[in-house]
Amino acid sequence: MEAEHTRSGQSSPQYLRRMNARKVLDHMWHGRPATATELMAATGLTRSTVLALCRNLAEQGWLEALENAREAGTYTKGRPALRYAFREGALFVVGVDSGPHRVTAGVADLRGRELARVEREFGHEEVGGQERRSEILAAVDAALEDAGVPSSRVGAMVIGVPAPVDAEGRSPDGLNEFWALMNPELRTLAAERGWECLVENDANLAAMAELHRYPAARDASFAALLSGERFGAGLVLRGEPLRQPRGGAGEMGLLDMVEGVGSARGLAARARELACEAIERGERTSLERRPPGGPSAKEVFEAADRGDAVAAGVVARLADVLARVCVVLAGPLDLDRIVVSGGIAPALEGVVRAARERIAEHLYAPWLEVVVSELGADAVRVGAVHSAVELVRAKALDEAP
Amino acid sequence: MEAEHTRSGQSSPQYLRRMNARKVLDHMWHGRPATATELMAATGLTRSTVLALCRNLAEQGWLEALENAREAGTYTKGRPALRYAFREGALFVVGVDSGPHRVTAGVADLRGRELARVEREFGHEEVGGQERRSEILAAVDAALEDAGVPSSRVGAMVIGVPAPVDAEGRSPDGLNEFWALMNPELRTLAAERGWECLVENDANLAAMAELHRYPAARDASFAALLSGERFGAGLVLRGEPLRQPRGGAGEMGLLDMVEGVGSARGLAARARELACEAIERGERTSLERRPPGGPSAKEVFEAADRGDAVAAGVVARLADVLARVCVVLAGPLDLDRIVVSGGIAPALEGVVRAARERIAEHLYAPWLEVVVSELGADAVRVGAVHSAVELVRAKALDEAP
DNA sequence: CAGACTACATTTAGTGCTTATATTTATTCC
DNA sequence: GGAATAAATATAAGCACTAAATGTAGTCTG
Repeated sequence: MEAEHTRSGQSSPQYLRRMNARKVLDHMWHGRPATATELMAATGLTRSTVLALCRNLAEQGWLEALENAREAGTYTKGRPALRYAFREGALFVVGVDSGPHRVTAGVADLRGRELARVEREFGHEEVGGQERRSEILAAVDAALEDAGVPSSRVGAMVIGVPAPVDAEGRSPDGLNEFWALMNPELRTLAAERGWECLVENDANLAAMAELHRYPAARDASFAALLSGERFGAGLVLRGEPLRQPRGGAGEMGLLDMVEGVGSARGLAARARELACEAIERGERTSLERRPPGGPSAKEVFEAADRGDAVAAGVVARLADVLARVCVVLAGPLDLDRIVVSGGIAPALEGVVRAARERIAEHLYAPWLEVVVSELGADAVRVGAVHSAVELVRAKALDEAP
Repeated sequence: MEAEHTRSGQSSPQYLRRMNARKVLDHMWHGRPATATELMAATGLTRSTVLALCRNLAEQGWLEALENAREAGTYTKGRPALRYAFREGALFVVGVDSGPHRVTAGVADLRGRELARVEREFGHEEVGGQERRSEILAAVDAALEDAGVPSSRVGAMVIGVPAPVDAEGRSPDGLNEFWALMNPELRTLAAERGWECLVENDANLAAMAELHRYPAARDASFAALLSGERFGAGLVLRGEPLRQPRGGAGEMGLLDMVEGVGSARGLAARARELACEAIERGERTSLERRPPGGPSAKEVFEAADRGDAVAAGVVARLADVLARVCVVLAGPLDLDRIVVSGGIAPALEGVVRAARERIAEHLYAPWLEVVVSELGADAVRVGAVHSAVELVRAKALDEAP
């Protein structure tokens, strides 16, 4: 008599069932409502199997059976097919962009469609950890209220911060206290609500957002480059976001050593700096130094568009910097694309256009696309939402909504 | 009556069988001969299942049943267990390092243990494509003869070349004719013999070799840095070799733009250069300019060890370069380790030691290990052998040996 | 040296998933 | 209202696994 093993690792027939259920659910998650016949084609399973899986998934609450059997179909004859649809409202997710000066929270359904969004500006410098935490919670609560989603139906929350984040959700302190300030143990924030919660680097989330934006280029390699105050990159290699245990992937400290770049300061910061310097040198320009600290980055770019020579010089200089940053990223990783993202991205069209031409001076990579993200300031939050959806999806079959 | 789908994608019960067979085979591939009881613990399957799988695998020729049932076991009582062992000699593989000046071919068993090795020096510059191909074949044939392995029992061949190699095994021409010269359609080389053949970048293969050398750090991230004539890196991220479709991963062209580095020239080339310059400046040194083109890199390093001041200066300069290269690689990828590899690696111990200390000036990464590969000039060939083993393993269950 | 004991192999039954085939059902077209 | 159609349901059979009983090759004990 052998008691022996009874656990049946992950190789039992039940494992097959789970795999097939995942296939069906994945197909429904992104697709339209589907009949068994369509799912048979998509999954390679038989009708009996598909129908059984759908019935199960519907019982668990992931799918719902539609009544209007034939309406959407292209056929008119024969018995009307059952149609199942993904229940995008089975659960909801929260995505948060927690920046240095403001926090934005979005509530979305399981397809990543945003139902509500709330932004809170801090209004003053030096925001402490406790204040940051409560501001985030306030924004999240307001967004949930707006969306009419009760706390109990939130499946996951993801928070983006401008700092490296390790596998446990912590940011390194010691070296750079700014980082610890940006991430005051945020991973514990959702514990009291009972939500799954993930803290993630903002550039990585921007990359997630771009990854979902171009589902066609499913296994391309690209970087989402946040370029406002400091350069930071989120890397996606062959369709897989690169997430290192220490969270240091995409850190651009090496720019200190790159000729013509010299530091990781971002394009917005440099635009202000260069404009100020030009003004101090007394060069003739329409830019004024009136606002405290000189003109804003956006004003510089607008002046360049109007034909201001000094501003145009600044843009040219920034294009050179951006080109070099792109070379540093795309060269050793053989990237397909660099998406310039972040709050000032919409103003960077001119800089990016000029940078494209300068890249060839340093790197042979005619395939490389350098583009401005269409997401602008939304990138991080949208990425957070999609990350949260992924989180729910990863454990979808373990627990019914 | 429904004919419907009959193909049964990859979700049938048979798929489970394959998965479990792979589990068993993978365990045996690296491990010692094992009894069913051991395999039960390793795979989580029941005795019946394990024994059935082993019988199958033995029939196919991958495993062999050992007679001496109890000898190796730690028990003395009870019925002696069946023991199965991996048949490392079921097939053999060929790994080739095809360098600019010489070609080395190795023949190994399925565990990657080398049975024979043949090296052929070209003896003259400007080796054409046809000559290179026939030299490779000659080396391979000689190595097979040495090992006593007939051509029919070769499962796969992998060739390493100092050039980027795309997914189809081609190297880019046009820009850099050196690359096309190094890889004259080598992927077609094994076709006539009926072997599986893969052409791969040499640094990537060096990385494969290191990956197999430290099986403990199974999902670490590191770079194998070839640093002789030109810098080139093979990247392994979270245990996965990074292989881009265009083959450009690890290309170090960006070094042109890095302060204090300036080009992708490697350490050996720089050592010779710097030594020559010092001699020309008339500095007092034990180095002589007699050999045509000045002292070799190795001579410079030996002189530094002897206390020659000029040579020591060269070493310090090289350490600075190496430190910067390490920072460029390790910074944005958050690497755990950089393995300095290639033919001159054994002579670089001093340079690496000095470089370690300089890295901290540019990058906070106390976890980063920079080490000299223990493989030296063997790295590429060893990596090629292991890649070939992987190739065989990937399709192990599709065809019996 | 017989018999108990042990640790394994083998056999047999049973479960869960799948496919394959036959049958029924809902609907449209004539 | 009856054929035609396309789908759902029902039933049978196959396969891979587990579970438990049974058989077996040794060692150990008296």
